[in-house]
Amino acid sequence: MRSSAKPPSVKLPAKPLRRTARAPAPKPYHHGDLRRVLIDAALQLVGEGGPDAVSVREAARRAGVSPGAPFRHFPSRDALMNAVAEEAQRRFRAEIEAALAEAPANNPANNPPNNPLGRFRSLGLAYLRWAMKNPTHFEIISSRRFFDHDKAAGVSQDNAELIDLAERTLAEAFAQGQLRSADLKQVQIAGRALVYGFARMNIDGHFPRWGVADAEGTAEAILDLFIEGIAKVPGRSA
Amino acid sequence: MRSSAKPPSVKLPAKPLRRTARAPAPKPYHHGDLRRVLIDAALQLVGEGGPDAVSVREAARRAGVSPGAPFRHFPSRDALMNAVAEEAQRRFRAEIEAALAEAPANNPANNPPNNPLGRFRSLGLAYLRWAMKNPTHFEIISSRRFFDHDKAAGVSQDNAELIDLAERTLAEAFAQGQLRSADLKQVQIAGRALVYGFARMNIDGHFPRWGVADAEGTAEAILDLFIEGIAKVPGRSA
DNA sequence: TTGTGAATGTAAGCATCGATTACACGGATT
DNA sequence: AATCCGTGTAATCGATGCTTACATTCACAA
Repeated sequence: MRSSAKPPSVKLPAKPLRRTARAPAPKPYHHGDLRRVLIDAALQLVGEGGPDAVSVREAARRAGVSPGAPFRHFPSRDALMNAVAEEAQRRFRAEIEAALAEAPANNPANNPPNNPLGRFRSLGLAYLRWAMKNPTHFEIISSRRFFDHDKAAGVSQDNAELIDLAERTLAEAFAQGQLRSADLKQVQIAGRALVYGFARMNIDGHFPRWGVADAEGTAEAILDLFIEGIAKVPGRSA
Repeated sequence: MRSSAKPPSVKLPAKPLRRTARAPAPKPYHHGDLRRVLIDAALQLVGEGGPDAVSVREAARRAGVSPGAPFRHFPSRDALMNAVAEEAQRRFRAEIEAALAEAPANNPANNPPNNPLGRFRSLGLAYLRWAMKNPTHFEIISSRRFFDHDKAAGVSQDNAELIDLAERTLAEAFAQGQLRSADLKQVQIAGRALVYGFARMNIDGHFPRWGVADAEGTAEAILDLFIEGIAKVPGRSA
């Protein structure tokens, strides 16, 4: 797995090759956008074998570049993983907000359409759906070990935005008298813990043989259980 | 950091050294109980720098043994980590059950002493306390990646016992009319997700600067929130 | 008691990895 | 056009997981 298709005599002191007819791109010395390509390669590696399967050398290999090149862009493997995690978190937030925007009104259980508690449910469901559809991406952004813990208190901006959104939605729900408890902070933490825990249990392998159907169905069920638990007038169902 | 205090000429064809007066144990060729010592060393390494900080060579070093020796007992690093995870899980279950046995009656919120729902709460609290007190141990047993996923469906026996305990307790609570929902499976999964999620969020660094007091207090608070949510007659508090 | 085989350790070596250093290239600024 | 500096290459280092060949010693049987 060492040298596959790279004849070691490509370096010519003069520059005689002029991109003659069929020469398939003379491989420019500078890559163009290596940093981006490295992050993408690393993300792909994460998707194939988890975060531990990411090696700087393999990323360089896939980018068609020498093993030392990545260190021009990332001072260490950890720095690369940091960038990878931030990119994944960016995509996560973008997709969550997109999912919320496109389906704001389909909250099957709660009473008026588009009410705060229903949106809270939708937020949790979008979170869970994304996490279960992108388990490896979710793994690197959930385990905070890949984030720089000196910068931004160890919590990325995109993550803080999502938490804010959840907090605001809960505040609205409380203002409309939908919540039983007045301690919004605790409700928010409990909700996060529930959703986060379910997602991680899936990823960590606590439900060995589940189809996506089981997972999605149970996700909705426990979400409803929780929402009913924090809502006022919790009876009505059964 | 290579050769520290081991003169390379210790092997004598004959055996002239007879354990004369001050020879501090002639370092027997066979270790005695290397397997156990390796697991302990690995556990210690996990406690120092997390699971990734465990290396077979370092464990061998701490056991005072050559770098290849561990492979007589574990065919691979993964096998060592597997044994480590099972040992940690064993201790986890033992301590949970001990904690439950010693304090069965102090359930502050629920009505009759030693009722099922109260015991369910105690179980969750013991779980959370242990996880927050032994974060690295909890990490290797929660992330199922260190368990052999061919054997026992990827779930260790000790873990299954704990789940059973939770399930039985919930069934008792339902039989006594303490639960609002009849779907015990979902209640159980939701409870597990909540507790698991909170523990992991702590470990994964989602609550950057918390004292143990904050963590324990919030743990109890969200536990109570959940219990009230699944209990019948949920009002009464505020 | 003695011999022998299996268990368990050592020594040496391979490939891979992260990381560093010296050097080569070439685009951008002047 | 000359130069500078960002970016890539080549070579190398130490550490790691793992394998192979050899050494030692324990346990059991004759």
